[in-house]
Amino acid sequence: MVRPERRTVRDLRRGNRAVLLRALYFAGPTSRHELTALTGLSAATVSNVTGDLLADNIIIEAGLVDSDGGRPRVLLRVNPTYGFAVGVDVGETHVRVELFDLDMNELAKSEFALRPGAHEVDVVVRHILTGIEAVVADSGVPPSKVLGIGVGVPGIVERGPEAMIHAQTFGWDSVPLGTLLRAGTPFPLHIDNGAKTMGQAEMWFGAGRGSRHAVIALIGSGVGASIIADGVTYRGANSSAGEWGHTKIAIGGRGCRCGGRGCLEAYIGAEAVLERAGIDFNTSTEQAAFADLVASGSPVIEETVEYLGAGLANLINLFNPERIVVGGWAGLLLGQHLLTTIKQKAAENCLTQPYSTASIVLGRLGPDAVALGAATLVVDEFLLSTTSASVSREPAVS
Amino acid sequence: MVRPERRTVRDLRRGNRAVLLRALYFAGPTSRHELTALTGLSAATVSNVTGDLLADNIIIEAGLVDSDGGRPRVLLRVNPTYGFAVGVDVGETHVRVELFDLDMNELAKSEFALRPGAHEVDVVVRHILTGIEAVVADSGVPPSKVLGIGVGVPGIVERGPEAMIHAQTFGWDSVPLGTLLRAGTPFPLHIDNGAKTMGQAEMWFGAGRGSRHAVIALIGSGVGASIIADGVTYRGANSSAGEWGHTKIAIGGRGCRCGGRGCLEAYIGAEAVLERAGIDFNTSTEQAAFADLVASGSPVIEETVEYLGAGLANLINLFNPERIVVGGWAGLLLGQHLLTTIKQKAAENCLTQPYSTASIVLGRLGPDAVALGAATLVVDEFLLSTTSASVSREPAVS
DNA sequence: AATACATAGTCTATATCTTGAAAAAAGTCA
DNA sequence: TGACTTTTTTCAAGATATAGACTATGTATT
Repeated sequence: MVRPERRTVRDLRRGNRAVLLRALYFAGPTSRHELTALTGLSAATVSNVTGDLLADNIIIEAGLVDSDGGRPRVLLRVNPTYGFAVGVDVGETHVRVELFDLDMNELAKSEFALRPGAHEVDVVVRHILTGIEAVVADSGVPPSKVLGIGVGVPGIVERGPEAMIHAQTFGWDSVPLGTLLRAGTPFPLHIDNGAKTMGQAEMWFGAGRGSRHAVIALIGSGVGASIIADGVTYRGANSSAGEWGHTKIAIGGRGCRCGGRGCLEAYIGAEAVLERAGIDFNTSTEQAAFADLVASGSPVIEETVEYLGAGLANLINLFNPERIVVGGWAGLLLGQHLLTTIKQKAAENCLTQPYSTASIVLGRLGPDAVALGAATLVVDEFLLSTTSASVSREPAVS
Repeated sequence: MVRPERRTVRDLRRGNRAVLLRALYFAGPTSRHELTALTGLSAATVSNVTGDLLADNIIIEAGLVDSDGGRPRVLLRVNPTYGFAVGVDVGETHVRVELFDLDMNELAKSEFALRPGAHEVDVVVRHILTGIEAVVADSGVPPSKVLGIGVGVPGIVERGPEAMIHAQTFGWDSVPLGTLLRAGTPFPLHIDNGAKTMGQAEMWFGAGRGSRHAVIALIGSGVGASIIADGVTYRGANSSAGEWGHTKIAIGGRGCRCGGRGCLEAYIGAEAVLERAGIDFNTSTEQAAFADLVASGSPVIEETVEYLGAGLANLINLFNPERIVVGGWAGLLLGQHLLTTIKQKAAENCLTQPYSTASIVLGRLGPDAVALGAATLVVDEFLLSTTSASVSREPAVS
């Protein structure tokens, strides 16, 4: 009930430092003057804090800009090579590892194919660990500058050092991925559900930018969602919030991969849609088969859009977002052909007021969004707490 | 993206003051010593801040307690008569106005019946305003000590001074209740959806106590929900979040009062259940008829429980709460007879992991919960910002 | 009764912090 | 060169939390 946040005068500086750094990160090259407006801090404080950050080499100067007949403004920006973040995407068909600088430029990449249906824990762990070593070596980044590793995985990820994972459709039941990975890598770890990391990527760099309340719907073979409440990924009590795919849209309806009946995923997940249409496929032909089906205008697709619209309407009614981002490869295929119809079906199934204030848009990031989003977990942590670095500052020489 | 919270040293004090006051409010009579543990503040700061609060008469001493052979502890508590809050419940059949002290003792009450289906705006507004005057007069509380008025109403309440209300089932479409009430009363106003105010009452004083992530389901003639995320009522972008009753549980299913089809409310709302069972009733006999039906073990009730279980499962999958509180008169009737079955149906329709960490319990507050919760809106605001009162403090005499 | 001990609460000195105002820096313009 | 403009830094003032010393107020023991 009580939430003690900032207590001492020093926490004040820590907080203001974080606020300023975050503003600088998202606003790009910016002058101290503009930062006063962006952060609400006084010019004096901005000067103090930026001074600290410059001394720590966390931010750097980035050129000058003329002012109308006065002293030119010095632009500041986050030092993109102050540190680096690794993002890992554990998917149904692959393990993908990428290394980014703080500007989220991809500096190295390593990918491993998974045999369909074969997601043995030790294989995946080995791929992740060798991938990390590979991208660090390939990029030439000194290990001391790697801020951490972000990992996006299917299923429910419990918070805590163990990072216990429950992923029925993936064949993982109570896998302590955090413990397993920590044994093989010295870097700080951040593990989260893949739909949530993709959601954060869309919020930071994609279709979600600028909104504080959003839902990112991830529709692929399976179905997930990431809920952004007041700018922050909503996790719930045990970090399993957002399991949209297994909400019931029909009592006693179609069977689902999760073992239940009537799940939304059983109607709009690509795998289920292809099954409903009676189309044979395997993992490698799934996307092409689905694309053909969508283009064909089959009645199965009509029905799928009806269910998708209702599913989105439920999200709008429950979460009242400003924006819904439809993502995932299947979601993008459906959206590219049928966004108008999807919106119409959503409107039919939604209360007027919340529907009218929500916009439904398509995701803008490609297939690397999960890994990118995983890396943003590391950056997010970095932006929050860069204070440890400045602990051993020496008194200024006068 | 940037959330500047505390900036200056003064904000620090304001924040710590609020933290301490809130701790004191919810922990009840407590010594300064215990408050250091509860708030994380140092003994010196607790002493300072409590000194301020005592001087402002916001808190008072409440007796002594022996310590094991040392100086006895002085117990402190919030001064229950420092201020008073009015709660208003606008329901389908009545307008209820109650006045509470800060301990939430009811000091006065005023109630007006509404003719079934007759919710003319001006009538309701007049009832509210005369009710406020009546409870203030009856209680003998000086108007200067009334901290504000909380109002719980059906439908969607937009934030902002107008407090525009959209309540299709109530016959209100874009009613600026805030503007209308402000013209007739000088007190600060807080207007919110009734399901949300009831939810806050259950969180503060009822079955929700102690949980940070919870959903309070309100099942009466209609169906609503209040979502508590991280201890705070989740409102979404435009404060309409939590419209659980109109989420779709069946594509193209039964017609609903909202004009849509397949809404959950059309299956578990008391009005809809009675209709499905083919029972004639009017507003005054509804509750009795529903109670009889529940007791009869009719197949309609079996079906209702099935839908209710699925609806709760959807909430658990999406929000991952620690606790679900089933409230509202119809919800309580169903729960009292059939809680085990409801839980079982929820389990069948929910992912294992989130279900296993969520407990489903019955609401513990009576019919006054909406008004009580509305009054807590006022108290909540009071606990956050009592600083204005202490602006004109004089320097202490030495 | 005097003394020792224990616990609660307050006071003081100190190190920080943010800020407004003044000063300095770094340009343009005439 | 000097007036002017705009950005950034410096400085003094005011406010805060904290550690640790100190005071207050009991019980237990001698």
